Amino acid sequence: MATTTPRSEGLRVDELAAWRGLLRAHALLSKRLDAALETEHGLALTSFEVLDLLGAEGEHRMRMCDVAVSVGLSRSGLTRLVDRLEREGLVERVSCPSDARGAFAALTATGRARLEAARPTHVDAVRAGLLEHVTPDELALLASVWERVVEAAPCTSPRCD
Amino acid sequence: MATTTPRSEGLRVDELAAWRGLLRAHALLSKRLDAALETEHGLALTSFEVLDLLGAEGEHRMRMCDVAVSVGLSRSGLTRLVDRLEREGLVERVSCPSDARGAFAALTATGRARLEAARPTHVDAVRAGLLEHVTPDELALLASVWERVVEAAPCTSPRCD
DNA sequence: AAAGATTGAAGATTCAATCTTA
DNA sequence: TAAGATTGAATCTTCAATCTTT
Repeated sequence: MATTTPRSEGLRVDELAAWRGLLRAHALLSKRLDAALETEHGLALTSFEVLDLLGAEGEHRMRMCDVAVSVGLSRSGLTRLVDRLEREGLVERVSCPSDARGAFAALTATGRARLEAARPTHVDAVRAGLLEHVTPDELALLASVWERVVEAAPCTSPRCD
Repeated sequence: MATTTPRSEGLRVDELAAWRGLLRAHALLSKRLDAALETEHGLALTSFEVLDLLGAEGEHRMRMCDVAVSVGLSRSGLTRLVDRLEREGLVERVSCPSDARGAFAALTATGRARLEAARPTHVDAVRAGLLEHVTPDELALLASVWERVVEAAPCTSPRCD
């Protein structure tokens, strides 16, 4: 019997291309961006993301727990990352007035300067790696797909198990 | 002056949504798939990918160097991963007749069985996490985008520096 | 008892250096 | 000299256990 929809390992080849492509493209782009930020500004991609996140907040600070979820690290993973960033003087811990268990990660002036210095590298790499290769329609579609995928996901953060 | 194209950190919000969505969706999907393979079959996602890659080869074996590139690991990273897989009896190293420097990673019978047992978990997770959320058109478009993105990338493998 | 955060121990990955063969 | 593969040291991340506060 003829196979009308060619399959490989239970997924059709076009399904496989969409999935494997996602893995490969992500690996490629994040490694390139990480390397560029590291060599040009001494920042790992995850570090940049934390600084960027804090920089976007009104008070330039955010609860540790929320940062962890936003950047996709475990609580302990974020503790260690903030340790490193604090050692470099880019971030500092501030105790939380309303809940003594909690702590804020707050961007320092040095951290803000480093963030701003690194932004162009970040923007250029994202443009060169992804944005330049997609049409406006495709761009909108990508965003829409991600929204559905992330929305549909059961929350995996430490908060909601 | 009015901002017609709202921006955040130099990228427009729609550009940012496409990029950040890629990061988030990848993190989400790969973590879920990894966890499912790990709990149900004792396989990390990377291990599954190596087994799957070998299983697709004619002789069920492939040069270490090529495996490393295909799964996006460094040479040393793959050396260690194959160490672990070999310890579990899923893969074995076979010396290369035509080039004594080289080695093959070869799927064992046990490895093949484990791979086949794990396939449904893999397929289900990819379907539930990604494929079910996209239309056929979008699926094709995703594959096309990945192709362009990966094609445009300067080769980052250990082979071509 | 539950939540936010940290710590110790262990795993996975990489870089630089090394070994063997081409 | 260069390429394939491995090793040692270091880094990043997580899990489980712990401490403090709610």
